[in-house]
Amino acid sequence: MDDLISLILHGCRLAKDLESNLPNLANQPPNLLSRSFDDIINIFHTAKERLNALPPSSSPSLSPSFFYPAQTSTQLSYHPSHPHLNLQSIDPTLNLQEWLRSSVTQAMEGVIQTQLFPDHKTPFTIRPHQTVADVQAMDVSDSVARPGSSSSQRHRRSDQNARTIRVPAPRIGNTEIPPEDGFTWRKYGQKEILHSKFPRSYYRCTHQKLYQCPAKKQVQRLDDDPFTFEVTYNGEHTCHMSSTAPSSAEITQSTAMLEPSPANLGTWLSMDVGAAAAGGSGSSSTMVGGYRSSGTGGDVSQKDGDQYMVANMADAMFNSGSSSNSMEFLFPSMDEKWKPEAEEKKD
DNA sequence: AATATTTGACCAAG
DNA sequence: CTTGGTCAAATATT
Repeated sequence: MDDLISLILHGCRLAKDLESNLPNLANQPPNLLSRSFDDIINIFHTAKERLNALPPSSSPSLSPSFFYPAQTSTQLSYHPSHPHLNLQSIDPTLNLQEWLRSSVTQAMEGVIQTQLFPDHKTPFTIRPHQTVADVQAMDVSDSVARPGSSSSQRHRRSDQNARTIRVPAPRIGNTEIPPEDGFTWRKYGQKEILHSKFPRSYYRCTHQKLYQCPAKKQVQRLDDDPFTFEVTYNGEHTCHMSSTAPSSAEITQSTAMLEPSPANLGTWLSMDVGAAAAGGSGSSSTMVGGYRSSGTGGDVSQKDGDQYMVANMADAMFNSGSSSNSMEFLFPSMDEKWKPEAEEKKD
């Protein structure tokens, strides 16, 4: 089982290598590039087959415990060196979907954001940095409801409905930019937190007004690992359900050709891959999944979801990503501006 | 002009 | 009282 993980991670690493070698590869014959793709695809393909080969009974165990064997981080040292897949920075209580979402998202973001659009701003109509994670089907619903809490409850501490994930920040580019997760957020506050070196930022959904979307999140860098953000989500997005759906829907569409996968991924992930575990926050429904970009099969049963997920992730990642035309605009501008970002500290 | 962020004040919970 | 979450005015960005 361990080698399966290793395999997957190895694939990821190759992808990462590819990412960093992109500039060089640009000057190389295209077949070199495609060879690289082959390698990666191969690995994921193998992983897929292994997954499929697993006895059905072991499928359920594919959940968190599968990826987080124990609290002992020793077992997690597959490829600790991988910048984007820093396992050690992963909260062991996270479930598979969240891990995948953050890792894959970040990986993709790394590629796209830093290689394609170093400036966080794109001359194209697509906006990858917004779509990569595109779907954030995480449940995070207020099962407890906050009905007409109109009055007294302006803020409550420690929300039990909150879900916290950790997502690695790209080392290149602006590390200050909080991880993009497909939704549009508006910052409404920032606060120094007592024992943290870094301030905590508070965001609410941009469409709060229009759609009464209650979703919120707070982002904070970890003390010991500034390259990791801790993101706590609160409240469920309702803004996607409107017929005039704002944000990520259309973005997803326009980006479909670039990476149909993360969108699909999200769809599957939303199906509660590891429902039972991770504190099983009950109502996971958010169904942002309506925004499947292209019809990669459409529905997958929950159980199979586990298995297809990886495979499809790989599939979509490299099938679409490697498609000829996308390489076109890969290299035009490629300055990597570092911004080490001085840390501030409070006494 | 509209929209987003910054930042100190405000307020509830502990 | 302290702390953290939010508000809202001022400011910045688009």
